[in-house]
Amino acid sequence: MSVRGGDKYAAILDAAQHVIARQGYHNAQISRIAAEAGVAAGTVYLYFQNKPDLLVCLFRERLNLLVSEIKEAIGDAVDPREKLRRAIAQHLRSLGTRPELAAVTQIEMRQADTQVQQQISNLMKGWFAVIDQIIAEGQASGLFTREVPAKQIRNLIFGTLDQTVTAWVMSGYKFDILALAEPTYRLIAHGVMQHREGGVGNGDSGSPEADL
Amino acid sequence: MSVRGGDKYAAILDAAQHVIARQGYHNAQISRIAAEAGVAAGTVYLYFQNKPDLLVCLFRERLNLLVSEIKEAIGDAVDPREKLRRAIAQHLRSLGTRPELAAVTQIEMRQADTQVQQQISNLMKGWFAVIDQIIAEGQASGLFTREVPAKQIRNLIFGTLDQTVTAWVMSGYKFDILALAEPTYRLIAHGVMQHREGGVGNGDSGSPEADL
Amino acid sequence: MSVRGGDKYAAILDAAQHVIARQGYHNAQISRIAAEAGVAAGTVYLYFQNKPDLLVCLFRERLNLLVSEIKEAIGDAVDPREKLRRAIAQHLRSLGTRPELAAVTQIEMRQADTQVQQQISNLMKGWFAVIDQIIAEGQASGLFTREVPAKQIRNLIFGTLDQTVTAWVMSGYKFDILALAEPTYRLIAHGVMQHREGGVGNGDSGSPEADL
Amino acid sequence: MSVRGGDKYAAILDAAQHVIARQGYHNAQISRIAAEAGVAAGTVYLYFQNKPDLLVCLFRERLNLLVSEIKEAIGDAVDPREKLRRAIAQHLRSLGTRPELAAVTQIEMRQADTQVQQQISNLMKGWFAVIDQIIAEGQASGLFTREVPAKQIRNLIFGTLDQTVTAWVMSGYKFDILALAEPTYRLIAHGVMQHREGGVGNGDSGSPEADL
DNA sequence: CATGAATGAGTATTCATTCAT
DNA sequence: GATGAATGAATACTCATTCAT
Repeated sequence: MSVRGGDKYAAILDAAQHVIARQGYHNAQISRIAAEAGVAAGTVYLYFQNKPDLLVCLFRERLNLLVSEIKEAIGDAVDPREKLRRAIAQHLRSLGTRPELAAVTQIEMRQADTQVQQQISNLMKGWFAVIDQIIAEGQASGLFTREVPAKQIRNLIFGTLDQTVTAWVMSGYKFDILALAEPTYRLIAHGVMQHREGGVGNGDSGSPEADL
Repeated sequence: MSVRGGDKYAAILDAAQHVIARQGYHNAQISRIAAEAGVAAGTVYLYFQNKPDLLVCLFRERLNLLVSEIKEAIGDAVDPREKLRRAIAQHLRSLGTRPELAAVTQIEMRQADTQVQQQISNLMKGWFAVIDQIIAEGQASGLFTREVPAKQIRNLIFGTLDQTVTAWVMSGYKFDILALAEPTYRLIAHGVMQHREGGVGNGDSGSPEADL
Repeated sequence: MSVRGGDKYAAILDAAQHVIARQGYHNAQISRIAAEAGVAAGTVYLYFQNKPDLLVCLFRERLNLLVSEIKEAIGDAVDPREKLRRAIAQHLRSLGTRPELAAVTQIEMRQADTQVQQQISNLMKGWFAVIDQIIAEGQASGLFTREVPAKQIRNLIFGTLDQTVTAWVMSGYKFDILALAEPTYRLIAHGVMQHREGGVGNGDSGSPEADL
Repeated sequence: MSVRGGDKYAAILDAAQHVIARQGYHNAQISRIAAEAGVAAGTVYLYFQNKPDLLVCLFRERLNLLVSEIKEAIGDAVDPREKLRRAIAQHLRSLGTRPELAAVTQIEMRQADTQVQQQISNLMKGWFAVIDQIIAEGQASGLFTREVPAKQIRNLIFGTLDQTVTAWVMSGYKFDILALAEPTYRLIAHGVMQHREGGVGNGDSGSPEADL
């Protein structure tokens, strides 16, 4: 089970995403997912232990994609501020260009029971590790504040991104989420308050570019 | 019928919170809630239309409590920075001193179906209105940045608080969430970046106190 | 209980008929009947033992009305043929001028459980007694056939009338049931076959008048 | 597993008839029917949409049987009088030799709700069509009276048969319903009145044989 | 007599999972 | 490996009836 070799494995996961997005989490029956994947209901159990396992596997696959895309986006950036900025932009891009996936991760899968939530929570550590690494570098280099625990910085970054994507999905994709990348970075980087470092002498306004 | 009038209304809501917190959302049967409240199962339907209605009412009552506590905490504060700081602190306090309620709102009730989620989502507008008012005042007075849409500022504030409380619940209440009030305010107010206005020479340290 | 004195007794029966006619038998709740009668639900149990008793009492009252109207219609008729003819006409008139009552007796009350049906069946004996008396007189006088058991003649008469009223109700009262009195009498009296009493000599066409 | 050679559809219908006849309509639970059929409760829903559907299917199957038996009994008869006589006899025979079925169709299934009644009512048209055809032929050939609307003749025939079978069931099958075939035919054919075609001389006419 | 809040028994239906083929 | 027919556990909700006031 859970042998990822066959193409049916991916087919079932794709079908699960489609069905969940269309029918909603509570109406996503195994039989419908199997039909959408073009296999018999029993076949699903040759690839996954049970329904929760299928859901967790789906989340893992998609999160791995997200994390790898973010890592690729960070690429050879060195400055932790630039890394953060690219991570934020890529998070919004990876989900903002996949509305169906966003609906599944932000809305539908949150209806899973506590047991699945726990496993999803564990999987999130892969994404958290990327953020935590950036934070650690930022704090080590003195660029990021050390007055606040790194974990809380992570809560700020992840919480903001998560809420942004959720709001986008619940709005019916009515606003341009990609355009929020820069403003969101600036908010996370410099906060809500008006940035008046202008007193330093250069007219630099605290825009993220000024950081780099 | 004394809808909302009698003490049974409150007793059932309290029982629902207890049962959901203990047994989990999907195992919170009406019969168990009724037993916990000391009434017959049928009595629940004298006070609530059906199970979803009971859950929505529970959320509404608790959210109203949260919002009123936050408004009271804001009290006579005038400076939007102080208002924001108090709102953040009270949000963490209201949930941080009620672990059972936090578990219900952050974890269990998110498993409700889309119909309930939609109603919960509407109720959240009451809490958003408080934040939005503070943001509007802050931007009007020039204290809050105008470079970012107000809605995105709201996403930052709410997303951060929501993620903070969720992380606290999922950690098993292992850290002191009340102690995060000030750091969280500072992060939201000034961002992740190192605040080096201190180099100017005045003791201004970028701490929130300095804002006021 | 079942003290017929008060006007509430009749009020509850009237309400029961209205509610059953409007909502259907299975939706005729005691609480609704009580509300319609302007009394509390508990009050119903001061006048009736239970719901089946209420239904049986309703049927009894209405059947008594029907039987007394038929007896009155028969009046001082002597010829059993005329009695039969008047009985048929009055049965159709009594129900045909009370569509709501017809709907209740022909359609809704038949959905009652077997126990109630048994009691209703017993009450029907009052109506059967009238028919049986006419049949007995008819057979005694040699006017009615003796080749067929009296009970089967009763089944013919009652079955035909019952089916006629039922068909009328189910059609939505779309035809003139009162106009069927004479044709129905002729059918019952002379049967389906073409009546060729012409052999008697007079051209009388076998209309019921010819019998008398 | 496979009961009755794997024909679970028929097994469930038979079980439904047994259970309804024994326990009464309102106590005929799906679980009991399934147990009687030797299948799991869920299996019923592989063959029927829901409980009302099961009941309607049961009625349809049995009515189809009745109608086909009547058509077969009519066979190659040409004279509409003979057709009518055979139809009457077969109706009484088909139900009179199946007391359990008669109890279900005459008593128990009439307790079904309006929705089911409506569908049953539609199915009855199959049986009515057979009668109506005979009536049409009889009137066309001048053998049946044209003074009465064909529909009312149908009400006479069906109402009499229905009431006869119902009375038989409610009597506890205490009389010989098969023996009523000829008398019932005579009643329907010639009516209640003494048949005085005796003008011919012998008074023993009026038997249905005389018609043919 | 009258009230009406409270009671609690009773059941159709879904769907994840299995296993004989 | 695939199939899909069969399984059976699990639960919200109604409403006739009661009884304290």
